[in-house]
Amino acid sequence: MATCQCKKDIRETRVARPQRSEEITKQIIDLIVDRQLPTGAPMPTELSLAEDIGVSRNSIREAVKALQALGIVEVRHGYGTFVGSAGSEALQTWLLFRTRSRGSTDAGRLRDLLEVREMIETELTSRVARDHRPELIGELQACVARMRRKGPDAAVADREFHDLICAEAGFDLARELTGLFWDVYRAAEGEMGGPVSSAPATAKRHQAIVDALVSGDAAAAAHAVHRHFDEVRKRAKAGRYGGFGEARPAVSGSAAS
Amino acid sequence: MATCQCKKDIRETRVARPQRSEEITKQIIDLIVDRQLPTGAPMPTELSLAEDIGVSRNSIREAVKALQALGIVEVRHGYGTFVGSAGSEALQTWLLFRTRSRGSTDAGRLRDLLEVREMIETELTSRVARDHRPELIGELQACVARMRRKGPDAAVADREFHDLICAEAGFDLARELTGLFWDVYRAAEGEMGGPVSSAPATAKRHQAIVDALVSGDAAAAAHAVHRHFDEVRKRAKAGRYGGFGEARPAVSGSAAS
DNA sequence: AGAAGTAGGACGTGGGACGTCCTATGACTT
DNA sequence: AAGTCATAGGACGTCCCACGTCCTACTTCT
Repeated sequence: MATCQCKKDIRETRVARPQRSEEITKQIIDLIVDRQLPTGAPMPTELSLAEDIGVSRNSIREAVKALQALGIVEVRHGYGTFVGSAGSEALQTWLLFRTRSRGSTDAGRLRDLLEVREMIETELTSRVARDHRPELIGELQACVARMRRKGPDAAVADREFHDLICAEAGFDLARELTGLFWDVYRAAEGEMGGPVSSAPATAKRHQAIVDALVSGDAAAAAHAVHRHFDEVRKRAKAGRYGGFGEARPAVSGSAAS
Repeated sequence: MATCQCKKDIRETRVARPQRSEEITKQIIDLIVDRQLPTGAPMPTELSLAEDIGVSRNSIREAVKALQALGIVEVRHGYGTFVGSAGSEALQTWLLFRTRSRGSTDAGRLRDLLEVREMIETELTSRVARDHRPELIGELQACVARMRRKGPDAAVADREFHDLICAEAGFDLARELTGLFWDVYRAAEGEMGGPVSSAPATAKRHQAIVDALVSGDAAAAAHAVHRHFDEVRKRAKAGRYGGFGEARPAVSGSAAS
């Protein structure tokens, strides 16, 4: 029916105390860590866990559900529960919700997402500019070429482009996070009805990044990335969802002398 | 008893198919989004949800548990379920697990954490250097002064220092992420038995950042942050847990010409 | 030996019961 | 009349048990 018939309000009093369920969750994690179970290793049965920990299967299941939501365990119906990889996919739900629930106004919901991506990718690209495999350039060029052709593949190429650079730097966490941000941005943008990108402009910005990488100039690379994000911001601003918040003017010439 | 008595292996075949439970989770999220329930708003009763969605309370509870793990809802025993803030605290479990389970070897488990923090804070500090409240400097100086005195408060001051800068930039997500990384790094470091920081050196590095902010030089600020992280890395390397992976030499002079 | 059938294990879902915790209401006291 | 205390009801927490579904591994048949 209605949300709630009682007089409850948004009062934030009395934070939730540590629950029994949380304790179970912790015990399960400790079990994984103590036994050094690698990703993919089979976990004890729900019934075993229930007996070992001394709670009902129901409680175990709820704890497992929480762990599953974080990607810490992976459950396969009829087969068993396994140690998960805790990959960034688990955070998609979290970040997507956060993105579309925060900021009651339409303005600037995606800004934060884009900013963090820009910060990470700027630094990452600078580092890659200093040191990378020679083959990387060719791979990036191929992506840019695909971007020039309109269609759904252009977006895929865009993602691959950024992922290639992030992967090159060798920091898994950074790579996964930028991928996550890309996916969530795309999802939120689509939901709010953002504008389609113009293929030529997008390809041009990416080409500039490749050129900077070829030259090996870290500052130029950072500059190119900033300009790429300026482009994205401009696109977003023109979208149906009212533009960004303009908390601070976007800086494009940061690392360029 | 043992982890599992059957012959299961690490086989990664057959990814888990979409579950009914996941569907329920999605419906609950949609309910929040559709009704535009703000953070802190009361959710329908578990029983109501069960009737509305047409499943048992058990299933609802499991879905809620998953949402709770992500901070999307907050449950208060005996009172009700409320819309959560999806704050970064929810990710602590995830990131901590990820940090201590990845990389079977001792070397370089914390590296990724530190690198991402460095990337975000470098960019953030650069921006703050260009534009910030005058009062910020005094607040930062106070933190540095507290850092000079040994004791548990030094660590608190350290965290506050970084949080002040991140908050100044105005990007909530970036701020929360760096805070999260700081907390997880600290927790993981403590667990592995890292070395204690030397108060004078730490304060000195932070002072350098403040000086750069005062001068308003973005490049100098970035440089100071890089040097600060070089210091942290050096400290970590000397710790009991075997040092980092050295995937790529740390770059300290990136934005400095 | 290879393929189909089968038994058992493990997770998924449902329903009910009872305990615990919290709040709001009303009675009582001052 | 105002404040305090007791109480009733609502809502979440935990548990038990049953049955369905899914998957694997073993057995059996060809």
